[in-house]
Amino acid sequence: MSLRYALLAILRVGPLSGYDLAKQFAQSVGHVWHAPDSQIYPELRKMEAEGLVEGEQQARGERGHRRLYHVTPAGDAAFTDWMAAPLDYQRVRDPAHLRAAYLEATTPDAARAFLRAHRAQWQSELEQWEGELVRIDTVTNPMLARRIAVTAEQDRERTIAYKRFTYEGLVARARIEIEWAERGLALVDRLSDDPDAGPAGGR
Amino acid sequence: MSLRYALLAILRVGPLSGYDLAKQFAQSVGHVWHAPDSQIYPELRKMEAEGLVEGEQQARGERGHRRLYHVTPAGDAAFTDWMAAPLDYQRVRDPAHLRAAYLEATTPDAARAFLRAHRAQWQSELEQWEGELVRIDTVTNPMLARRIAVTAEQDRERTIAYKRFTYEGLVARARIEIEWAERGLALVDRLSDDPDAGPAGGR
DNA sequence: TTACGCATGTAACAGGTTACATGATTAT
DNA sequence: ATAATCATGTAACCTGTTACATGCGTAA
Repeated sequence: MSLRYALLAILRVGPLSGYDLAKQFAQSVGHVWHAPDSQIYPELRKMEAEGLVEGEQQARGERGHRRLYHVTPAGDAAFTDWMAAPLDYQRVRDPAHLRAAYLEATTPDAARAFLRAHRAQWQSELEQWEGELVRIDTVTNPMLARRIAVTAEQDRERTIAYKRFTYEGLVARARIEIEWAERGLALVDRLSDDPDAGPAGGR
Repeated sequence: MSLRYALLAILRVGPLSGYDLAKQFAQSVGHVWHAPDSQIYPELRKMEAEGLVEGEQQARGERGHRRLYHVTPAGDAAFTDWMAAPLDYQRVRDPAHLRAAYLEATTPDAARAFLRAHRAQWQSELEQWEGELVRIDTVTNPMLARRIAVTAEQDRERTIAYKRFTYEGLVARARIEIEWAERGLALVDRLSDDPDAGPAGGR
């Protein structure tokens, strides 16, 4: 149910076509809320049916066309209402920790492969998010730059500060996951260490 | 797609009825993978149809009955295959960080309410998980005790060590989320501080 | 003329949520 | 008798995933 608010957040900066929205989405809010094009286009149509956005059909060449969406007052109200409403937290469903709880049921090699993949997964997220932090500080993220351009002078600091805060949180979480995977790898080594093989053994 | 493996993990310890499984589930693996009864019963039936478990109908009083499930060799193989297979990571969809990225669009009070709720949410998870850590150390979690009872002496250390490792990871993550919310609260205070009101102002 | 980027989707399916439905057994 | 707990589900809905489908515009 958050997708529409993620879309509204971007459209509030200025009207966009579904295509452009999807592109902007992927390089801004998509870092915290992924959505494929096949979900964005229908959602925009649904939002239009509910009066949150308005689409304006535009010609593009002879036969081509595109639909430019902008937020209606109702859409703006829906967004600010959502911002002020309590967030509904989903129940935990964490496949990585589920598997971790039963690592004794597999081989040390499989356990290591799982933990290395976990580390790689979060390392890759970490790099994305650290990249975003740099782009926030330098205001080189195109979405943020557009947003700052339409933001009153005295609100720019807050806008940037909350973006930074958000990505700092993501970065901290990624680091924790990486550390956890590394402690797991050390644990596998320790537990699979053949007691007869001496302190350097294990593989 | 992880639900069935969570169910298998529990059933591998010993046969259970859907009802007992659901109860045991909630107080063990349910801490990392939530599932309501209404999902567990049909999943067990599906797993039975696919030959992963076998259900044995038992009488209970005159008219009552219950179905006792146990894992088949195929179910055991499916579980160990899953343990050795790469985990598929879902794309990020994080409502809390989504909202955090746009906190400038709401009032300081709403921002604080959101951050306090976030802290409370993770505080509550943290308490659950820290409680589990204690129950792991004292082997007072009933599921773990049952598992340990059917585990060979030399594998008990590993079984317990991986459970501990799992919950340590969850605890670390909860702490990070709480710290993040607290830094957010400090940030809201700083940003909503009226520059004319002096260092103690802000509300 | 060919490939790449613009532009918009549909369809089938999987997985999870919420609310509801039903009845038996056992303890007080 | 009544309430708690045992016991097992169904149905409707929402969200998200995956794969596929279609055609136009423009630059090399």
